[in-house]
Amino acid sequence: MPELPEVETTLRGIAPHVVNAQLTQIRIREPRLRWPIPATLAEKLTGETVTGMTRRAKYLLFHTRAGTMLLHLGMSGSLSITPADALAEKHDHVDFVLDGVSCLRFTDPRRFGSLHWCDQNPLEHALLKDLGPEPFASDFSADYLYAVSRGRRISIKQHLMNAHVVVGVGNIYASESLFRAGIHPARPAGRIAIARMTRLVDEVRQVLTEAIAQGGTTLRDFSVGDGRPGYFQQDLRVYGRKDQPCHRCGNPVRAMRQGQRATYYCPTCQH
DNA sequence: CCGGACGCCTGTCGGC
DNA sequence: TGCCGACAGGCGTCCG
Repeated sequence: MPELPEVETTLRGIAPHVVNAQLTQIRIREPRLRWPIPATLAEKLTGETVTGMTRRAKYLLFHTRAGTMLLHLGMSGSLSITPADALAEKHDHVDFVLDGVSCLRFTDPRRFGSLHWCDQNPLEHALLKDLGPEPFASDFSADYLYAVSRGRRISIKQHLMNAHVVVGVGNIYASESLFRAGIHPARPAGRIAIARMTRLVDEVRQVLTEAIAQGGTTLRDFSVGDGRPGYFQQDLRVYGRKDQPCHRCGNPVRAMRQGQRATYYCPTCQH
């Protein structure tokens, strides 16, 4: 489900409720996620106070004195704040009771999400240590993207979605940024000139910035935690718009599949 | 090393 | 109405 804007929106919605709260109880109803929840997670976290919350790629990091919990929302995961005694519904897999009164609740129908524990520096965790740059960091530059694309025959869309290249860009925002940059999604990454990479880096940042400002994209049931949906779906230019007119040229938007994922593009405006 | 396919899950939707 | 396949915002792993 969530790409960087949705994870960032979740962070901003959840952090005010969680930071400085003590985790007085952890309830794990279903440990079988993408990876099993570590058996020691509850004992490590119980009694700890969350000192801060950050994001790296699509992971949320919950910092405590004892260590850091990593949380990934997968395709269908979401977080919400509820009363501590709220009845759990189907797919409400984990509760973190906050100061005994409220509750951070992890819900995930497809169970592609995951929870991890790090005693040491979380950035050294196996899942984080080899990730590419954050899209808003200065090391995600046109020169960098150009350099890591040389000799690569993979399509630029799949290249952009590779977290070893740049993190946070998933299926929606890859299509959207390539449309904005006027680059055909099937173009080999190694056959894009530096000037077009400059444009692409700009458009990736622009579309992510706009999406964050809108609270992310709500296609099905994504919400921030307080139940509010995101509104960026109103601003999508190609994603999900198969056969509808391109906003720039009026010709129908096309859909195709790349690496088992849907891609949307305008064959007139993108080359 | 690279690129492509697979599998992990459940829910929903469209076509017959 | 019911069934069945396709598809869904991710990503690690395996294979050639």
